[in-house]
Amino acid sequence: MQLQYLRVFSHIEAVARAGSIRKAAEALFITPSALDRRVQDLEAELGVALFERHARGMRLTAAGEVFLHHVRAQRADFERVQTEIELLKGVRRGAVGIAASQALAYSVLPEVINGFRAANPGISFKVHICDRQAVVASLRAFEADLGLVYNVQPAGDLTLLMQVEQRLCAVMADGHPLAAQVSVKMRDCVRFPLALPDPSLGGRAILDGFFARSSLQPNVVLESNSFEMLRNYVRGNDAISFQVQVGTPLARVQDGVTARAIEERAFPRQPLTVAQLKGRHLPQPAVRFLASLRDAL
Amino acid sequence: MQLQYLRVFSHIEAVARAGSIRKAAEALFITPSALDRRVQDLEAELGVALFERHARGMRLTAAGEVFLHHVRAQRADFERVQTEIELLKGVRRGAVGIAASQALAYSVLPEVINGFRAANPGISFKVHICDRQAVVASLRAFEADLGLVYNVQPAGDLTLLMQVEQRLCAVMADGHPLAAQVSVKMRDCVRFPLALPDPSLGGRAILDGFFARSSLQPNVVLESNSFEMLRNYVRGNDAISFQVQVGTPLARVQDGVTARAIEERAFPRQPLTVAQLKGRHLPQPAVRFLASLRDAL
DNA sequence: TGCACCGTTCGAATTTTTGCAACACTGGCG
DNA sequence: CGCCAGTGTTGCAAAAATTCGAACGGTGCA
Repeated sequence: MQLQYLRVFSHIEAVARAGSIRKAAEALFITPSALDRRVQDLEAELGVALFERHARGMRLTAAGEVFLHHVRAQRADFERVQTEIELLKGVRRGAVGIAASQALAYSVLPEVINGFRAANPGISFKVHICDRQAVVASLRAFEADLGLVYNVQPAGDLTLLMQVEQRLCAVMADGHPLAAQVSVKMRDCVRFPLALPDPSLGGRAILDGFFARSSLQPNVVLESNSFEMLRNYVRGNDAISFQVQVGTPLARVQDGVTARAIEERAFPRQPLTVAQLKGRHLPQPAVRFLASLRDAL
Repeated sequence: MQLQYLRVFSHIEAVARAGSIRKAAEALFITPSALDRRVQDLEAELGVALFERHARGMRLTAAGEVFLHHVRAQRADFERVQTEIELLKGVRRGAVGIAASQALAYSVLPEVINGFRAANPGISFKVHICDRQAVVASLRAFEADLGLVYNVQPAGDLTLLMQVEQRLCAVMADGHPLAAQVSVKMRDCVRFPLALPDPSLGGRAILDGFFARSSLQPNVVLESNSFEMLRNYVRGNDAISFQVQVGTPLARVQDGVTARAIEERAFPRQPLTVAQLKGRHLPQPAVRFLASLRDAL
């Protein structure tokens, strides 16, 4: 849904994204001339050039960046108001936008969302799984209400809503020799080939911290930026992978893969952080979901 | 300055204020029918009735209140973005909106603003002097950026930025017998007629607190809701008035009136509070002025 | 009951926005 | 060097939207 009166703002955003009036016009199903006039009118009303006219297209000026950010903030707030109004009508509808690290796609998010939707059937979710930088970028672009991320670098425009200490667990095939134990030691794990998350993923920093302090020699046979890839890999052999353990039953077997707690307690900790863009008013559904999340973790 | 594309929002506000389409239309220099369509179109786009149609006019529905608040917040934020952009152009312009209690109109605000404008000539001010409730109302309606008020009742939608403990001082004519002393005692003051601020003003609560605990019998000859009234009254006779002392030189004589510190230290304290609406992004000039205020108090 | 005031509707007039074609310009490439 | 594909921009006509003026239907008050 889009307010008639806010078309121009979308137009600006489209031009910024497309990088040229002609491409943006095509995406908006209008002619370049009409779009050009909208841009010029707005620039005249603001008294600033929003774009640098380049021979190959248009790039945002500093003022344009500021204004675009305002436009996005305004739209996000308008959508919040809309769900607020829906709530007034008695309809419990609305959507929660979430940007999260991959580790959460496995069990945490699906399960918490499931539980939440059982109690609030009208609320829908938009979950964007991506790396750390993209999570922050999603928050900044108002595409996501909540960001769930490891290893957060404290940025000035973020508000940390919640932090949960996380521990790693070892992931292995169901019939793996170590699966007979309730919990495993790293010393035992390194006797098997290891399939590790790559540095773009959350758990890797913990492992690096551990191996740096220990004398164990890991035999890394696979690195990947996909937890799913790692899980599916260890199913077929005796390799061991690692994953952040987030409030999920450890012993559960799923698709032939199981997880075991790691005994070492001196592991470097790395908190899972839930964050929002500073100064934003979260839509009501997002606030409620945050409470659900807090209960679950 | 007003964005063309936000006309409708102003229209809604006008209708809400005027209480009827016809009056609002008159104020906006358009016909009732045009305005009516704008309202109806917007209601259709939102899917909610913003107004209750009454035989004597229109009143906001709950949804209308919510939406109107959003509109005002949006406009305030847009104005902030505008000054942000002006700043980018190198122009240091902008306005700070202040709502404050009367006690501050005498010396604090004029002087702090004067000092601030010496350093920032481009910044203009809108100072609205009013009572406590109106200060909070101004903040809620986005008419003021900063509210300066005594005796603040902690409302949930306000953020307290700064609190300064205030003391009372005695105000009297320049040639008053007590003016010979550097500081005065309340015991001496009550030997003279008293001109007191009335309960709508900040200092009164402090005085009431004192007299309730003490055995002194005040001889109240004048109560007023205007500090200026009180000051001008004591100039012509031997009455004594009281005023909050806010970082101003005590001994200064102005228009035949002077002030003296009060010796009693057990006076109930009452903090001057600087507040903003919770969740707002203050415009840059307001932030800088707040720093000035902090230095001065 | 009558009157004053309200919001609302209709079709025409007006204003604004859009489309189309052409123009002027820049950067890359043969 | 000149061509060419790409850009933003402008003039004028067409289309769409907003606005106007006048009349209609309803409600509260004297």
